[in-house]
Amino acid sequence: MHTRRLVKRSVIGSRVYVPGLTGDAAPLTGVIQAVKQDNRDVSTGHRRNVYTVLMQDGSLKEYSEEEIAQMTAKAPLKSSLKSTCNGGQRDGPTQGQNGGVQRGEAPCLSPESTEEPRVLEHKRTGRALEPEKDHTRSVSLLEQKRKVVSSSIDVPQARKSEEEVDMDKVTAAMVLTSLSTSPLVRSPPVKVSEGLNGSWKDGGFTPSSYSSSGYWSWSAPSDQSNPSTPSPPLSADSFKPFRMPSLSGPPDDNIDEHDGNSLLFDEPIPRKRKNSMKVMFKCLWKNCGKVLSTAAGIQRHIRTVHLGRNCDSECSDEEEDFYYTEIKLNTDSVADGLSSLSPVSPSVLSPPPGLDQRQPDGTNGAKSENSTTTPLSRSAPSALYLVHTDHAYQATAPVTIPSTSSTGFTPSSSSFSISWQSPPVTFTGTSASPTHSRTQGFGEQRSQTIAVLSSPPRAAGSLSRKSRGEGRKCRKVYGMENRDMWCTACRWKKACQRFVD
DNA sequence: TGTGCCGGGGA
DNA sequence: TCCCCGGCACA
Repeated sequence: MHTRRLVKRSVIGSRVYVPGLTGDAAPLTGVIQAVKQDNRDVSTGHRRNVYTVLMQDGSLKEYSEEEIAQMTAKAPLKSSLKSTCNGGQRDGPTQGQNGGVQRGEAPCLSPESTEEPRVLEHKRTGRALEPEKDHTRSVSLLEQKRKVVSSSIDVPQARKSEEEVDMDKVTAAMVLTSLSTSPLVRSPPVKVSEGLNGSWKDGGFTPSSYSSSGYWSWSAPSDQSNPSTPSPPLSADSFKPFRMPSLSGPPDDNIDEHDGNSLLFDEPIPRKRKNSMKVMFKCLWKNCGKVLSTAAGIQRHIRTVHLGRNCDSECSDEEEDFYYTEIKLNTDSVADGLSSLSPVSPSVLSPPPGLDQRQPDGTNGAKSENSTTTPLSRSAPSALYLVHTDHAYQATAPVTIPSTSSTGFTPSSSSFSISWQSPPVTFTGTSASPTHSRTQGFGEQRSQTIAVLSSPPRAAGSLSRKSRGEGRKCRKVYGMENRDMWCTACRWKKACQRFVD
């Protein structure tokens, strides 16, 4: 965890001394606007940092690290150039093993270790977590981009507080833990040593370049695993050709994305009855109905196809959870291609967006890609399910779920109904949707089941059980000794008919 | 641990 | 179809 927090402070915004126009004349001062790394210095084989300095006259000039260092050393006054090397108050200790390389290359140009408040302020505002390896991009570009992001996306400023930082750390730890065990993180045939020694960005885990406050986020596609993340032993069939992130293509072609992942789960496999059911995830978007085998897949599908986002899981704001539902398919009727089921990811059951569901700063990671898109304003899918109840004494009634969403879920119609009927196929579903109010008053209160949108009354599995009603049951009323007075259902250990709640 | 009841199976 | 029961979730 800590090893990933390769916080590297940027010198962006730092004042430096640069050579004057007349060679070694009086040095000029400027503010570093960007840092680039120049690999062209083949003589030494060492990467040089090239700094784009905003001069006092407003012009931009590029200076090499050496030039700045020289002028800084010659400067009569204390240099203001504060390097990024280990000077952090907060993140310094977090630089872990991987930090060695980064620190070695850090533009540590100033011998001073004290910092002027002004410079500190520069650092706070202008810090860009630019991984050392990613030297082709201009930091200023990132800065610019980040500003665009923060201006268009409502990023809570309160996150800057220390409590928030701690919470983010905890959340990040949870996410990392989750990812390390989730099917999203699959170890591709990548040498572990590369992941450990090299930049773990290469392995798919990158700190968000836009994260300016020391938070890390996943910038890699979820199906690209993180080699540095301890992964459980993979079964042989879990290996698959390492797929590069498809940034442009439709990402919803990953129906087999997590095949075989059930072996990797630490979590218990969802309860199954004898008839093996497959957990699938159905897109609820209007006229879509795409079914994928994994939550991640369907999330990505929704995110990219319907929400128009190009970024991957790191910019997920859980909103996709609204737009798909978990379904369970009878394996007998499922195509053979879906050879294994994917356990229900905990993320599926996550709260909706806006309900204090926060990710470790991953949300503001790459939102800039489509910042103009406002998914909440889009038409959300509506769903109509045919649900089967296989006991005749179980209530069957149409249920109307009013559209009282406060979370932005706005079905195209003001309300829609769900009819409980008997479908010819086994098709049950549970929903990951947040609770929505519903019209009460039909026979059995299956509040837990129907409280979620688009949920059939009896989803196979744990979510299907109705809450224990306080209402009396035959057993309680009559007792075991008067079992003959029970209703038939109670006698048969079925849902009580007599004392329906 | 008791209760409700789903799912399955035998008659 | 009736009846019973294993087993699970939940309080």
